[in-house]
Amino acid sequence: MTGKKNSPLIVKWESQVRKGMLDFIVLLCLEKREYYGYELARATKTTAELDISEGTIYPLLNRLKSEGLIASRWVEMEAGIPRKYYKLTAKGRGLLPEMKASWQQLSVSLKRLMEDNR
Amino acid sequence: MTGKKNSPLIVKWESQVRKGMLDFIVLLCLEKREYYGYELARATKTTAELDISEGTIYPLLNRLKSEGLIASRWVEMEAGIPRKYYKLTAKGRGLLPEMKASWQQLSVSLKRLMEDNR
DNA sequence: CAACATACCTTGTAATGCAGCGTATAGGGT
DNA sequence: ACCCTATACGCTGCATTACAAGGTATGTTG
Repeated sequence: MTGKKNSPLIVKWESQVRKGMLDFIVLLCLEKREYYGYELARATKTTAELDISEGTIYPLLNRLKSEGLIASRWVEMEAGIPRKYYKLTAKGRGLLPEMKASWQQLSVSLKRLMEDNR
Repeated sequence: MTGKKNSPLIVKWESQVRKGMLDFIVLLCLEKREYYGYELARATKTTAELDISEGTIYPLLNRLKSEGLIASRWVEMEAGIPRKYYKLTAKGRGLLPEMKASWQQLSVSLKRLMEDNR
């Protein structure tokens, strides 16, 4: 209930910006600790700005797994449905610094562009 | 000639991150002054980090135009091929603050995510 | 006229976010 | 017994987009 009414163009644009970004967000989350899919979707929904829906998160996790960046393991619960926990592989952990550097460079470039127009 | 050999995964990722971002970059450029297509492609190639190729820029400009964010006019040159100059419309100029705010929010969220894992 | 730079543009491919589904388990309400 | 909700997994199809590759036309230089 933000009450904020964003223009449809912005909504469409934000959706596009998220492409690729979500990889980064998920890997950053997993850098800290293990998560299971539904938990990730919920966590990013709470953080609001980085909202990742379920229809997005599961294909995404599968892709990251097939790329060898993350690994999964089933965990039986005493009550309820088993959870599939994901964690970073060595490869995934090695990729993160590159992504961080790339992001920082883009961030700086855009900041400069915005400030030039001040 | 960077001499830097980025992993293919990073290259693919960066290409995805650019999705939608390029709209923002072009609009930011046009906020300052008029550009023509080829000039934009060259300018961003010089700045290197924000490189937009010709195959990308022309469809992109057409899309922004059809969305009413930019307008174009032909300019005959005394010598050489006529140029199609683009500039922001009122609508485009009105959208930019929203995009800037959205970008800033994303930027802050990601920064926090990265620092949490420090 | 060949080669190159300028300047416009299109087509096809690959990749991805996400709405909208579907499945199954557990619990609460009526 | 029945429905509804929450949890937790997943998939399919659509729309969108970056970019390589190619095309067209004009002007300059050798």
